[in-house]
This record gives sequence, C-alpha cells and structure tokens, in this order.
Amino acid sequence: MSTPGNGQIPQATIERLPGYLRVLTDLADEGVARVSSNALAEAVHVQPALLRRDLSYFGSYGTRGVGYEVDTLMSEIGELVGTRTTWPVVIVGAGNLGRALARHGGLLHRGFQVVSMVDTDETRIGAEVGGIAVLPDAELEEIVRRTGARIAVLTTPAAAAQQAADRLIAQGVTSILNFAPITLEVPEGVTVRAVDLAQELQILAFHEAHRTEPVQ
Amino acid sequence: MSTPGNGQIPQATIERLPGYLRVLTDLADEGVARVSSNALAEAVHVQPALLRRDLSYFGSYGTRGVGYEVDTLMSEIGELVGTRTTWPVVIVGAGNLGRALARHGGLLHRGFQVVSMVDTDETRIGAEVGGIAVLPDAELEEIVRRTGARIAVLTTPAAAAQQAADRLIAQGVTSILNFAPITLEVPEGVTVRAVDLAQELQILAFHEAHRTEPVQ
DNA sequence: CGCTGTGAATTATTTCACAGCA
DNA sequence: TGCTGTGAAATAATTCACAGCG
Repeated sequence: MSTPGNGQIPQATIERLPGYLRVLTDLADEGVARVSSNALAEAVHVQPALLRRDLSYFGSYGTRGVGYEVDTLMSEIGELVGTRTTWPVVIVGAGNLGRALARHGGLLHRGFQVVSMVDTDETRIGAEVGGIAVLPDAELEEIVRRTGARIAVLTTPAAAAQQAADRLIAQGVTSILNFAPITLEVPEGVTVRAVDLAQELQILAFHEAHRTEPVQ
Repeated sequence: MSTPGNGQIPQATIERLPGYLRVLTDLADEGVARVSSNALAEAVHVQPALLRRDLSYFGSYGTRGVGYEVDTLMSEIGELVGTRTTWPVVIVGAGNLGRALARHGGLLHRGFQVVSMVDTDETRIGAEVGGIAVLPDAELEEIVRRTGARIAVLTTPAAAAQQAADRLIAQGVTSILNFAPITLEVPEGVTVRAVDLAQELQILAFHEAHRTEPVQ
C-alpha cells in the first residue's frame, strides 16, 4: 500500500537509497529547497537517469520542469529506508569496532539506537561507551527479547560469530551486519550484510596491482 | 602477461576474489588439500558456475574430474589480489575505527601493514595502538612519501575527509578506503571504496521495513 | 566417470532518448 | 521551456547446460 509499484525493487536500487538520503540531508542543512535530478545525481556520483529510475520504482516525487523539493524527497526516502522509526540495534562484541559504532553519533540521526553492547571479556563488561553499558554476553537473549531488536551488529572474532548469529536469530533478529571475516549461515528470511575490512583493502590492492602497466 | 585473458574483468568478479581467498585459507588451515567448485562455492555462498566463471577470467587452475588444489588456487588468487607483496597502509584518523583497524591482527596475514596512523587531536597523538604510533596530522605528507603508501584509510569525521583525501592523493595515494559519510571527489585514476556504517544499517532497515506483509 | 571451462541463453541493471506535464 | 518519468535499447552479470579432458 505504501509502496505503489511493488513489482520488485532491484537490490542495486535499494543500496543506493541511503546515499541519496545522506546528500539530501546535507542539502537541507545548507538550506537548499529544490534540487534537480542532475544536481542530486552529480553529488552522489550516479547518472541522472539512474536516480530518476530508482525513484520511479517508488513513486513520482518530482515536478516536471522544476525538480524535487528537498524536504519532500528526503522524507519520502526516509520513509522507505525506515528512518521514521528508530530501530533498536544490539551490538555483539565490545572491541574497538563495537565501541566505534556505539560512539557513532550519526546513527541516532539516521534512525538507529544502539540499545546494548555485549561481550564475553570480563575486563570489558561494566564499561560504558557513548552512554551504552557493556553487558555480559550471557544476557544477549534477554536483551534482544526486552528491546525487541530485529537488527544486530556482529563485531566478534570469526570463531564466535556463527554462534552469536544463531543466538540472535533464535530470539527474532532478522537483519545482521557482520564484520567478522566469516560467511554466516542463516535461515531463509534473515538478511545479512557483510563488511570485511581486509577484503575491502584486498579489492583496492587488486586495482593497485593491476594499474595500467599499458603500452610500456 | 600474468593475466591471460585480459579482456576486462567484471567488477563483480574482482569483489568476490577476496572471499574465495579467505575460504581457501580456512580450508588450508583445516588441512584440506583439494576442493571442488561445488564445495568451494557453497562455502562462499555463490553458484558453482559463477565461481568457475570468475576463475576462468584469469586462467585454468583446476583439474577436470578432480577439482582444485587448495594450495595452488590459494596462491594464484593471492597473487591476483596482491597478497604476495605487503602493502603499506596509512590510516587517517585515530578514533575508535582507526584504532580498530590498527589492532586488526588479520591485516598483516592478508597482505597489509599499517605503517602509521595520524590524527589532529593532541590527546591522541603519541599514543601507541597495536604497535603503531599515532603521529601528528601535519606529518601526513612526509609519512606517505617515506613509506611509499599507495593505499590509505580515512576514518576522519565527514568534514575533514575531503581535505585529507586531497592531501593523500597529492602524495601519490591512488586507493582510498573511506569510512567518512561523504562522497569523495577524486581525480581519474584514484580508486575509492566507501563503507558507510549508517548506510549499511539503513539497507538492512529497508528490508526490515518491507518484510513480507504478504496476503494478510 | 566426474568435474572443469565455457558458449549460449537468461536475467539484472543501466543508459538513451523523448513524450508529456507544470 | 525545462526537467521528470519511462518505454525501448544497450550493457553487465549470472546461470544453464554440456563438450572435453584427466
């Protein structure tokens, strides 16, 4: 009902929406009221036609001959990306990465509240990071139940990640952002996004290693 | 010469290579000597035909009727991804995220050595993280020159990222892993990969917000 | 005989180019 | 007139399906 032409949104489109939203937020902060697909697309580094195509999957938010109202488009995309609600998020693993996320000021503005962070390491438990207490790993289940979190972030070592995922899923978590360098096995209906820092660097290294050693 | 069929490798293929490498490494650690495209593909969560197609862009590493020698394939892909060399990497920003990377034990095994971390914050300068000293931001140029780093990681706030990128590029950096929530403007020939944590969560939130509220 | 490597077919994504509305 | 929304075309990526080799 809220998504008109729901004949399946391309995954690639979904992955670009947050980028549009971020630039629109910046424009709004700068006091810009209207923007054309050309200008917006340029700021996000996509082709204007692609931006228009992406938006067209969800509706017609622009005015022909004019462009898009920044406020309107921002709240429309915000709606799509779920920014209207604040999603409770649980972080498993209170190492540097977990703490970086807990401190990440931007998350709240973008629709996420880190409700708890758990760890198995005694020396970390009890600490407070960015206003969030580090709780014992054993309380994970109860935390998920209590907060109703459906989104979780895994920043544990590889060896602990699968078991943590299993426990989260058993409590109703259906979206996982995984930083552990391991391919998680999850049941149908659970969405996983993986960010592997070493892997990102290796992709860059590939390009470095193959930089046009052309004619010469 | 080292890459036979060099008629252009799909970007999607390049992005999967590190994943193959990681699983192969795990297999080698477990003492597995041979693996079929079926088994390997299953572990990485891709279709077997896709794995074979990906490899075929670079050469024929398998034996028909048998499969792949884990050691061989590992070192072939390692070669492609540049793991044979150790790439010096500079980190700009010694916040939690920067420190998480500096401590990341896996990086060295995967072909990267964090040579330095810089920050503008006086209170962070002089600290040592994972054996890496936090140096003053002003020394960035000299560090890049001295180490010959071509790969850098940006973990600064958004407002500082573009300028840091400009400075890095001016010193010869050609690959940037950007964690700042901003679209970097870089000249042709510089590769940027962006990881925006809030954006990753928003992609998950999109899926959560649109979970099949089907018939009912 | 079994599994790789790969043409051919299919599907997904992007771009072109322009009709149509404000 | 100017810029959106979108069919149609082009390109990119994936999968099928099987010939061919060890």
